[in-house]
Order: sequence, then structure tokens, then C-alpha cells
Amino acid sequence: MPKAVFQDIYRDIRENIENGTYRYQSFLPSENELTQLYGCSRSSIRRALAMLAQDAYVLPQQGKGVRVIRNPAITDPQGYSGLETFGEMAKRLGFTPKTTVLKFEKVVAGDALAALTGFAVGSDLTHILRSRAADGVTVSTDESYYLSESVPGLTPEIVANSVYAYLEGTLGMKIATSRRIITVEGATPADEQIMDLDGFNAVCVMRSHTFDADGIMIEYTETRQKPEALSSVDTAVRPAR
Amino acid sequence: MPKAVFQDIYRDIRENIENGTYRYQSFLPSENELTQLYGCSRSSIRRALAMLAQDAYVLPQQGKGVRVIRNPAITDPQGYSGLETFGEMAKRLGFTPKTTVLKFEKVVAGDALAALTGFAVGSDLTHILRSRAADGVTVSTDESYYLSESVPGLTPEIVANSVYAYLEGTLGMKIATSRRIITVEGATPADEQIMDLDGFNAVCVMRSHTFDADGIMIEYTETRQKPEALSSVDTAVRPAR
DNA sequence: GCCGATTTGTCCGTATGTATC
DNA sequence: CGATACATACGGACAAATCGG
Repeated sequence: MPKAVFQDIYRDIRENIENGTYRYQSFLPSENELTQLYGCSRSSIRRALAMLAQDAYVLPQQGKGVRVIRNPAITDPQGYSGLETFGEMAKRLGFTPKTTVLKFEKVVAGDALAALTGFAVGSDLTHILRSRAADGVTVSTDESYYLSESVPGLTPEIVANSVYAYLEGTLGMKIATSRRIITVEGATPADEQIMDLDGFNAVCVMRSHTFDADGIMIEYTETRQKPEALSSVDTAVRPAR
Repeated sequence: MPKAVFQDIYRDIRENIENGTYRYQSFLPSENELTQLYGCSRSSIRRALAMLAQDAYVLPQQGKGVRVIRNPAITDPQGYSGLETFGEMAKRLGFTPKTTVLKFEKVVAGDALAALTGFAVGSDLTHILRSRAADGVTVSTDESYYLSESVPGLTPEIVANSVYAYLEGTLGMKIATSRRIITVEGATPADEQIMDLDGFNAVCVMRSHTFDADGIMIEYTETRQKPEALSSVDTAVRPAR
């Protein structure tokens, strides 16, 4: 394993911003000073700073310095963040999760399903529909299609816990990246039947394509959430004009 | 201006992925081959590849190569993308935009407003409420607070067009980065009164903090959108366990 | 199982350009 | 103008993973 110096530096500086050691609107030590501080090359420092800028913790200003633009006083909402499972989120937010498996079947991708999911026509897929409850209130549904050959031995019992835990733990698979599209749509009759929408007639829909470390797409999932159950944090950089 | 070789390479490879020259699931030429192809150093190639990986176009695999994981057959939805103004989006999607200014006033940030917006207590702010209509249908509202000293000469007439165009054009300001939080919430009476919600009782809320190139926070905006008017694309990378 | 070639991952040192003060 | 700071680029070195002989 390489040292991954830049990641340690990234975490260290980020913590110092979050705990106020590097104050909001102040400047970080210069790259040369950080080089001496951490005893590494300027490249590693720059890599860590680039990550911090990507996450909107800092704003590098040519000729001036690197300014801290993250205000710890503004707290993030508590919803989904990053690539997290329902169980992990439940643990983080401290509620009791419950998953109900409503459907578990093998299907073969036809034209329509292939167009929807992005899997090749003829792929053997495992189709799973689950509902998620937090403290007894059903707040979301997950409709997933897994590439069957990538999830051997999957059972409804496993699905009721966590598919990711099974894939990463038992199968030793590595999840790499997921591309997600979030929209808000009208609630369907199925939504209203399965979820406790409390009268809401719209839901938040997140469609995601997930790839493993081999670059194989192993999952397409459509998550439908009750309003106020999801939040998404996002930083945008305006391109030069 | 520096050459920005890596950006040209990034765009070139990205286009070749989108137009199918580099096919989904295939491998890019190796970094050494790309170095020869573009006549530059490996560092520049790697920087372009890192950006493509960040955007989930490719997945680098140590010891194997860089796999293309973006499928051009899966098209993105057409909503907000990146940091874009309402007018820019209207132009891109081909509808006729109309902005109505409902409020335009100067305020001083008290404790509550400071906590909400992230501006310092006592800041002189310009408070603006606007509604946005697409082809005659009011689809969203924007409630913004600008740091007054950063937007000198702002008038309701300018606000009715585009504040960004004024800032970037007339004032020569550079918008740098914006941090946005998206949630779905119940519609308020004001939402129902101002927007044409077509019976929907939930709205998509995007709260954003925007910084200029000097690292000064110049704007806090709460955008409330009718369902189906917004989409957000997002890539997540699962951290190593 | 081992070894070597290939490929990506990490790190370093240096040089030059550009913006700020 | 010079000093400082960030931006870009290059070249070299070694580590780690993969694959084929």
C-alpha cells in the first residue's frame, strides 16, 4: 500500500476547518509553508488542496493564498450523504430501520427494461422491490435490478438486511462509483399504497447506476422517498466565461 | 492565460466517449500511449483522467487500464445542471422565460436571518423575492439575500433580468463556487399562491450559498421548484472500508 | 507458483507562467 | 519593479496490481 500522504493531509486540514482552527474567511498557510509543516512535496499539498476546493472547503486565489470558505456554523442537513446504505444512515441518525421485501424474482432484460436500466438486452437480472421504514413509518421504496451473475447466492433474507454488506463482506466485492439523478415527481398509486405519505402527493426519486471496482455495472436502483426524508449536498463551480 | 493542456485533453476524451469513439466498457489507450498521442507529459494525462473519473466517465483500474463506464445510450434529464441561471436554462431548453419581482428591499441581518443565511449579524443585505415562469406557467420562486456592498447599483429592473449577468457583465465580478442543499418539502400557502402547482402539495427546495472569486459570500438563495422542474445529477464514490 | 512486462498509483524536484501586493 | 503565492507542466522514481508465459 502506498502511503497516501495527500489523503492524510486532506483529512487533517478539513478537520482543522471544521473545528475552527483554520477560521472561516481566513487564509491557510501558503503551499510552501504547508510543505514544511507536513514534510512532503508541494505536489502532495496541492493534491489535498484540490480535493478541499472540490468540496468547497477552500477557495484558492492565485497570488493571494487559499481562503477558507466553509462556515462550520452552517450545519448540513441529515439525510443521505454520499453512497450510503439505508442501514448505515439509520445508524448515523439513530432511528430503528426496518426493511420489507415485497418482490424478489429473476427476470431477463427486454428492450424496455434494458432502456430503463442501462443493462444489455438479454441480461439475467434479479428484480427486488423493498420498502424502508424508520421507527415504524414507511418512508421510501427501493426498486432494484442486480446483474444476477454479480450477486450469486442472493436470497430474500439477505436482501432484507443489506445487499451491500453481503456484496462487500461475504463476496468481497468492491463498490466503486455510482451515478445518481434526483428528480421530484408526482406520487403514483403504488407510492401511496406502500409508503406513509401523510397526504403528500409528490415524492423524491433518485435513480442510480452503480459500478463495481471492475467497472461492471451491477445495479440499477430507483429509490422513491417521502418528502423531507432525503437531502442532497452538492457543490457547483461556475465555468469560466 | 496558461495553456491548460489538461482541460483540452479532458474535453477531447469526454467527447470521444459521448460520441462513441471510445465505447462503453472498452479501455482507453494506456497513459503512455495517450502521452504520445497528445504529445505531453504523463502528469497532464493523469489530471485529465482524474477529472473524467470524478465525473464517472471512466474508472481507472490499477494494473489493467482505464475503463469507459459512461453509456451514451443513457441520456441525462433536462433540468438544472451545474451553476446555471434561469435564463440560461430557458435558452438551453427552448422555452420563454419570464421573471416577476415580488419584493425588493434592504434589510439588516438579525440573529435569525444570520443563522438562516450564514451572513454575519449586522450585514446590510438586499432581499429579493422573484417568481419564474416558463411559457406562462409559474414553476419556481427565488428568495435571495445579496450582500449589498457586493451588488452596488442593483435595481428591480436588473433583478427582473439576471442578477448574474449584471454581476459578471457590468460589475466584472467573477462567481466562483456555490454549495447547494436539495430537499423536498411540503408546499406552503405562499408556494401555492405564487406558483402553478397543479395540485402538487410538495416542492423541491434548493438552498445555496454562493461565493465570488475573492472568497466572499455574496448570496444566499432559497429556490422552491414545482415538482418535475428540477433534476440534479451527482456522482458518488464509495470510500474504502 | 514464479517472474517479467504492462499499467495505474503515489511522490518528488524543478521550471516557468500569472496574479497579487 | 521585486517578492510572494498559486497554476501548469515536465520528467523521473518506485510501489502495487494485473496478466501472460
